[in-house]
Amino acid sequence: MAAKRKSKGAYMISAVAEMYEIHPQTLRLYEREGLLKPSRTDGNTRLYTEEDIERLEFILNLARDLGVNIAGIAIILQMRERMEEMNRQMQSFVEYVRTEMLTHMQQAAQGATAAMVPARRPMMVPRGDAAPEKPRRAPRK
Amino acid sequence: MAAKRKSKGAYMISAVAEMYEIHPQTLRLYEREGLLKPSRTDGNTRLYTEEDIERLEFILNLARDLGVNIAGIAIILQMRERMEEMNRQMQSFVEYVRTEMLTHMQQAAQGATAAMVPARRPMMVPRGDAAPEKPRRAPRK
DNA sequence: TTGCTCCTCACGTCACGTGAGGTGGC
DNA sequence: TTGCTCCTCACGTCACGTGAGGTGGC
Repeated sequence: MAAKRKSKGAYMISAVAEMYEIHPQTLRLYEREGLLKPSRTDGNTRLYTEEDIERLEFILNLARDLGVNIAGIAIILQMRERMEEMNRQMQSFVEYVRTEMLTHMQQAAQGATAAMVPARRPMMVPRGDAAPEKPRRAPRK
Repeated sequence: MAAKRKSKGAYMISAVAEMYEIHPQTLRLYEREGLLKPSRTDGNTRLYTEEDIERLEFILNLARDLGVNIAGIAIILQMRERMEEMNRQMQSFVEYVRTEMLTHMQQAAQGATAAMVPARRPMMVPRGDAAPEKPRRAPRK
């Protein structure tokens, strides 16, 4: 009997195909088109991690339920990553401001006047003229 | 001779079709599928404004150059709007913080201790547990 | 050996774009 | 009338998904 699941959270192609009622060839197609990048065993067998599978669920939602083609899915995946990155920066900046204001309020309460040097620096302070990032990937032919 | 252009920045279908080397039927298709919403004259003739045309350029870039189908374009347009909205909020928040810090620095320099009431309130202060917005449009069938 | 894996090639179906055909208003 | 507009119907092409066929490793 061949193992369909290798170690914790790594699935072979037939296991994933069964779980999502998807043809193994379709999984290979998605990989060929750059939507998924499962790792491989030494014997060249694909291994899908939990992360790959979460990505696959997102892809299947777009492909099956919304009718998006592969070129569209590739772009939407890129945009999703950019939005997540924007959210992270937003959170980070808000958290930084919160900390700063608290510090200043405490200093003000103590009658201290200055110390304008930030306690922590934000990961990245957005600028007013910020241009959108360039996509990290070449457009599909 | 029929006018191909009505008033400033409003084009009839054949003018737009010519400008972008696109079949008029394709423009009507994009409208039927909800990608474009040109206004109409009293006689029911489509009128494309500059805004419609800018949107069309975006659509054509996706469709022709990147090979995205209509379902994908619809979603990407939604995501684009959400990202623009996020950017606007980000800008607004950053601007608010800048103003606040400047105010506090001036007050600190003058030896003033408190006045923690914001000079201006931000349009919207993001919260740590903010969930993504719901899409404004029902998914395409 | 069995049952999986890998790959390539090929076919059916459907969406998209385009064309034809007939109508109506400026 | 002319040249546009509107609409619907239909066809060709191509991408996507699936199947077959042959290979190789655990």
